[in-house]
Order: sequence, then structure tokens, then C-alpha cells
Amino acid sequence: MTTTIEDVAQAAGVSTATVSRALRGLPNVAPSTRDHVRQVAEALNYAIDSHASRLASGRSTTIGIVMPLADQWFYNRVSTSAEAVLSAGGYDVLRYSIAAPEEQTEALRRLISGKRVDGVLIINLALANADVSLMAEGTLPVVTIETDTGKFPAIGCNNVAAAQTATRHLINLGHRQIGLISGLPDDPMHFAIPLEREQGYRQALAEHGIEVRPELNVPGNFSFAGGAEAMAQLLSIHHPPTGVFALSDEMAIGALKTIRDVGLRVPEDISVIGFDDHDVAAYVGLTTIRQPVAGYGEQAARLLLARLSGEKAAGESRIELPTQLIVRDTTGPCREKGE
Amino acid sequence: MTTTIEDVAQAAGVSTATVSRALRGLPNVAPSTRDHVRQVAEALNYAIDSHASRLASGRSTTIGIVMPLADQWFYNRVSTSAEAVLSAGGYDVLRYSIAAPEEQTEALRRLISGKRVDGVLIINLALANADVSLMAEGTLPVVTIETDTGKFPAIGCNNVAAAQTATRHLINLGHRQIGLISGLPDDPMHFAIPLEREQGYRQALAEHGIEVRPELNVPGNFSFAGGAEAMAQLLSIHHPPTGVFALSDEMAIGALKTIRDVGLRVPEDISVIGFDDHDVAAYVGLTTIRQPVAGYGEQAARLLLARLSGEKAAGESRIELPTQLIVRDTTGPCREKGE
DNA sequence: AGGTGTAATGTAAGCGTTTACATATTAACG
DNA sequence: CGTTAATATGTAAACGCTTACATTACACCT
Repeated sequence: MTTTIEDVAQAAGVSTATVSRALRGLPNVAPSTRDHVRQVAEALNYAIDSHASRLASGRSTTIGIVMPLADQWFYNRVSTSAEAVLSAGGYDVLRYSIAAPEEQTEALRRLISGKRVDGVLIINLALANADVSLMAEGTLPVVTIETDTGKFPAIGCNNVAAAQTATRHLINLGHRQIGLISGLPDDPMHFAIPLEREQGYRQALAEHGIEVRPELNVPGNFSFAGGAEAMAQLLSIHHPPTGVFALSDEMAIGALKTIRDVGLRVPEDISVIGFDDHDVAAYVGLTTIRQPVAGYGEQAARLLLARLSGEKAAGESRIELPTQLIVRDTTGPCREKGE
Repeated sequence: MTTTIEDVAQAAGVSTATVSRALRGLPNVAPSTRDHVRQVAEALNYAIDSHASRLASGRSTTIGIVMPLADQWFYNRVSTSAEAVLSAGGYDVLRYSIAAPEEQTEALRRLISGKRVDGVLIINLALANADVSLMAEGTLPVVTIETDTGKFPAIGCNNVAAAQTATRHLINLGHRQIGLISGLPDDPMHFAIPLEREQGYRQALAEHGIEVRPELNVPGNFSFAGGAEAMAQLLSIHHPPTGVFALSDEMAIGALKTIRDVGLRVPEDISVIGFDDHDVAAYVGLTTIRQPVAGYGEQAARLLLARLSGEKAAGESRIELPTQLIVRDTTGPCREKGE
């Protein structure tokens, strides 16, 4: 026996229309009426049935966030910061963590065709054409983070340039044998970021005329363990690298452990640079490329909010936020004599 | 111009009732009809309007997770693991991150009285009596994690005993001056966990007849920075501790940095033990108390799912999952001669 | 005083499903 | 072959809101 707007209307001695208006603070309600209705509603512990409301009004004040499995620091940080601003803007958020490409299409379908939400935020997903056109055909606002579609506003950083900066840092320190701990090539989610950063790595090598040794590029899972394993492999090759660029701080920290476990010192024997500026990075002294992770979420959320409040789509197809090299203790001059 | 069930019905040449039944796989639909309807729906790119469905059926296949601000590792890990099993069970999840006690009541209200969800998962919140009775008066299934209400099933660990184990570990290594990096006493969210762990710490000291020095108990924010600051304070007191128990791994890692920054060694000069077994703990060699963080989320979610599928509430008022002392490299024998 | 504009409220028609109930169809049986 | 019981489908009434439109009540002009 839950309370309906009808109950409140009766108790307050007004019509349901007035209750609806009073509760939502619409104009053309006498202040005295509004206050009275609100008091009655409060006393009855009434809350608007969001589903009925959405059905009648077409608005659900809910936005959907679709992203890869959220147990990585990066994704959680991005989505959490987005959630915070969306929540402050009066929206609820429905989070879909995607573990496989099929789930992705399914989730999008439910969100969009199912009219579950008023807007969608996509974080780092490789969207199939079908997915994109599904979203593009409606009027539903969509904003993406690190996801290029050519159709929706995208927030991110310049991964190529940032990776180039990271690699150059190592080169400038005299390193010539530079290992790369990259993403898994056969990842079913087809993430674009690892590829972009790999490209930056190669460009930096190329501009300094450094030969690319394929065995120096070892794939890893984007996790502490992934980095540790990849590093073990790098250590096992013939001419191991004197500097290593890991595509995430988690991987870099994993690599650090492997290096130290075999008795090598950082940065004296091997330099390591990561990517992200993970919360913990400063505490383990990790040199890294900082990207404004929370900023992605906040900006994207604000953009979405603007769209939802009727702002016309401007031409900002892609917003690139700045990255920054943060030098700490895990990189240093190359001690090895040039060949 | 979105597709409705009516459109599908017409296109398939059946009634909306049949479409509804066919799409949901209900019995009493001829297999041929079912297949046909499904094909038509697929072709029309039709998806059930979840809000209309909820309004008519009373079920929303959505569950709400209410928890403190999600940018801490622990909360994200718990909620993410819960989300994974809920999602696999066919439920969507609405996440509410609470930053202040007022938001908490507000969120609960919206969720419960607003009939937004079919069930609620509460993570580590101090519930006011009003909150509890709001939830208790309905029939909505509620499961809690590290939140004691006496009304709903609760998942967690024995924080007192676990903290006792941590402290004893230090004591067994010969430490007598044991610092505690605890929670902020004036936290508006009134978290219970820090208090419980503090109690374990005190009990361990007491059972060994060790005097409690109040200046050895310094509050900190549950973060890397919070631990670092608290440690600085511990280092500044007259007789600094030779062993430190930080109530979270993040704080412990922050403490580690402060210790090393002043030129002290771990564990030779100071031992540090944390709590959680954070992902990164193994990679920085942190001794800690492991708690099954993902397990909390999974168990709670499963319990909720069971309730939702009509299982009667059993008597499991509180389920305590085991914790475990994980000794790594940050704790060692006390070098200081006894007084 | 009659007319007009504005503010406050009420009436009732949807919104897109689900589902109890009614009906039509088919199979099974004596 | 008539009767009965399933089985398959249709009809239409909710579900609890929002909102276009209608109505009422005033205050302000002229």
C-alpha cells in the first residue's frame, strides 16, 4: 500500500495536477499551496514514482554510463567523477560494465531503444558501426570519452603525443634500448588507446633514428600482474632494455616489482615510466605521464548536462585535455655504455 | 518516432498481449508465433520500454547500490563485484555515491518510496533509524555490507578480531610502541569500521599489558595522503612508534612514503602493517590483513538475487567472511632495546 | 459596472506496457 | 460425433504520473 499522488492530493485537498506542480516547483502554484502540499507529501512519506513519471513525461532523469569492466582504476575514476557531476545535476546513473563486445551491443540496445535513459556516456569502447548508427538515429544526447566515433563529442587526450613524450624522456636520458609494455593484441574489446600509444612510442624512436626491435615490445594485461609478467619477459631477452615505458601505471608498478625481485635497481639499472598518474604513483615515486582522469569524467558529464538542458550541439567534435610528464624517481640516466 | 509494442503487434499480425508474451518467453505461445514475433521485433529494432513495463508489472529489474563516495579502492571493488553478479542475473544497477549524510536519506527515499528499484544493496553506511524503518516497512529486499542494522542480512568481516591480529603481529615481533593510523573522529558519515578496528588494536595491547599512549593514535583520511600526513605526525612525537598499524592499505602506503622520505628504513627502523590487501599491496611488499573485498560484493549480490527470486529470508543476520594476515616485507622484528 | 488579462486550480486524456479475463481453436476421449 | 480440457490468442483495464486545455477567481482598467 504505497502512497500515490492521488493520496497526497486528497490529503491536501487539491487535485493531482496541483500536487504534481507543487512538488516539482513549477510556476503558477500559490506559494501557500505549494508549502502545504509539500508538507502533506512529506508527512505521507511520498516520493514520485520515477517510472510513471518517465512514462508520462518522456524524461527519466537518468543517464547511462557504458564502459569496460570497472575494476580498473582508470575506469572507476572516470566514471565516478562523471557520476558526481551528473548526480549534482539531478540525474541518476545507470552503470553498465562491459566485459565482452556482445554485451556492449546488448547494453546499448537496452539503454537506447528501451528509452531507459535521457543520455549516454560512453567510456573507452570500440563501437561497431551498428552501435553508432543505433545511437545516431535517435535524438538522445551521447558524449564519449576516449572513444572516437566521428559522430559524438569526444573527450580524451592526445595519446600519440603523450606516449611520444614518455619515450622521448627515456631517450633524453640516454636510453636506446627501450622496452614497451603494451596492450594485448588479441583483446576482443579492441581498445584503441594501446595502439595510439604504441604509435607514439614508435614515432619517438623513429625521430631519433633508433632501430625498432620487435622483441622489445611485449604485450601485457592492463594490471599490476600483467606488467610484472611482461617485465619478466623483457628481462629474459638477449639484450634487455635499459628503459621501459609501460602503458599504464599499474603495469609500470608491476614491472618495478619484477625488476627488484631479480636484484636489479631502479633507476640505476633500469628506468621505468608509466602512464596515468595513478593515485599511488606519487607514493611509489613512479615517473609517469599524468592525464586528467577525473577531468575526463567531469567534462563529459558537463557536456552531457548542457545538451540535456537544450544546448545546441556545437562543433566540438573532439576535446583534448592536456597531459604532463611527471618526473619522479624511477627514471634516470642510462648507465650502459653506448654500443 | 520510436517503435512500440503496438507497432510490432500490427507488423506481426497479432495482439499486443501476444507480443508481450512472446518476447518474454512466457508459456502458452505457439513456438511458430513466438519466433515470428521475435523476428519482427528484431527487424523493427524494438526494445521494451522499461519504464512502461515497470509501471504495468511492478518489477523494474533494477537494483540500487548505495554507498560512500566511490573513489576509494575498497568501495569500488565491492560495488563492481556486486554489479557483475547482479548484471549476470539480469538486473541493471543504479549507483548512488553518498558524500554527506543528508544525501544518504535523500537517496534512500528516492530509491525506496520512489519504487525505482526491486532491491537495495547498502555498502558501509551508518544508517539512521529513520532510514532503517523506511526500508523495513516495505517488502523491498535489502542486503547490507559492513553495515549493521539488526534488520537486514549483513555481510562483512570481524573487524575487531582482524585488527587484533594485525596488532598482535606487531607485538609478536617485539614492538611495544605501536602507532595507529585510524579514522577521522569527526567524520560526518560516522563510519563504524574504524571504531571497530581501533577496538581490536586496544584489545591486543591490553592482552599484552601494553600501556595505551593516546598520542600514538592519530586520525587520518582513508587515503594515501591521509596516511602520509598521519605518519608525519607520528614521527614528530616524543617517543615515536617502532611499529604502525594503518587501518587501510592506502594509508599504510602513504605512511611508508613519509617514513622513507625522512631517511628511515622499513622494516628495520619502523614496521608497517595495513588492512585490505589492496591490489597494489603485493607490489609494494606491504604486510597487511587481507579481507575478501570482492567476496563481499558477490555474496551480497547473490543473497539479494535469492531474495528477489522469492527465497524466504533465512536467519542469517550476519555473515562474517574470513580475514587473513599476509606477511610481506614491511614488518620485521623490533630493533629497539626494551626500556 | 462591464470587460480583460493573469494567476491558480481542476479535468481528463494519454504515456507503453502487463495481465486478468474472455474467447476461439484444437486435441482427446467415450 | 458431441463433450471436455487444454492451448493459443485477443480485449481491455489498470499502473501512477504529466500536461494540454478548460475553468474559476481576482485585480485592474476604462
